[in-house]
Amino acid sequence: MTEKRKPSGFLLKQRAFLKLYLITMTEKKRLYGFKILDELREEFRPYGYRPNHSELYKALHDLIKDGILKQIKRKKEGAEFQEVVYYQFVDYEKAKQYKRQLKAELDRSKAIIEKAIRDNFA
Amino acid sequence: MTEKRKPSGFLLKQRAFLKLYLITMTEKKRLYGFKILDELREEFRPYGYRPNHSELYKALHDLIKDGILKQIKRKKEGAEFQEVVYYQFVDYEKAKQYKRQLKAELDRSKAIIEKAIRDNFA
DNA sequence: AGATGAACATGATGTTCATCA
DNA sequence: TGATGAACATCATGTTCATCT
Repeated sequence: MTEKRKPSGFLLKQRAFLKLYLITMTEKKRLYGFKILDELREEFRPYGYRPNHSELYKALHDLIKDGILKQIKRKKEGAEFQEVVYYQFVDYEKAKQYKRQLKAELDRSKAIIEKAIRDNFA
Repeated sequence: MTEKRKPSGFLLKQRAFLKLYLITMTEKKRLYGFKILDELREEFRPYGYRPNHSELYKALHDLIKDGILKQIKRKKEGAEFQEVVYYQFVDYEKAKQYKRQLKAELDRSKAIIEKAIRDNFA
């Protein structure tokens, strides 16, 4: 019981991919969940990738549990008066470390895919 | 009920990846499941990817259900007398069509990963 | 031990429901 | 309607068990 199973090491998971973007987006500008989702969907539309809202919030909550981000509830910027949830770093070193880790994962995944293209479509 | 859910369109799945390799390996030489698994593990060891046996067999069975491959039980080549399961094409056109489809998936996945590298590690 | 396969268990992800402004 | 979140459902994948040589 509670044997943790080990992944086979195929491509990186969507969750991790989203967490990476969330960190980078938090570095760049103040955004809240729904807006981030919008941007990502827009950006990845040409790639046929459309993340769903739940997965994004789970990624966000993961980062909080990881001790990397924290929430800040604020009135939405602009004319409206709705509260939304912004994020900022709790531990930026940890964030950078996570990014480094993800860089390795991305490189690894890329290498696997390129190998597959070579092997199967030489 | 039986609402089929649609994937978000993130990276290609391991199952499809293995099916692609199985087709290509069947084109190249006569092999049986366990041997294929061995080869793949060997090839992907440097990439940290180690497929497990069940997933490989499921991929094989999928290709049979798809009408692309069929099984041929034979004595193992060499000095031994154990029966193993070799594969050959039932419908090679279909196989090539599947490969074309997977090529598109690989290209798409590669593009997503490259974009992520650009966006997060500029 | 090598080989194939199914059953089972868990992890990853998608859909739906609830709530609030 | 936009926004957040949890509950729920299902799919993808990994581990174990059964069987045979």
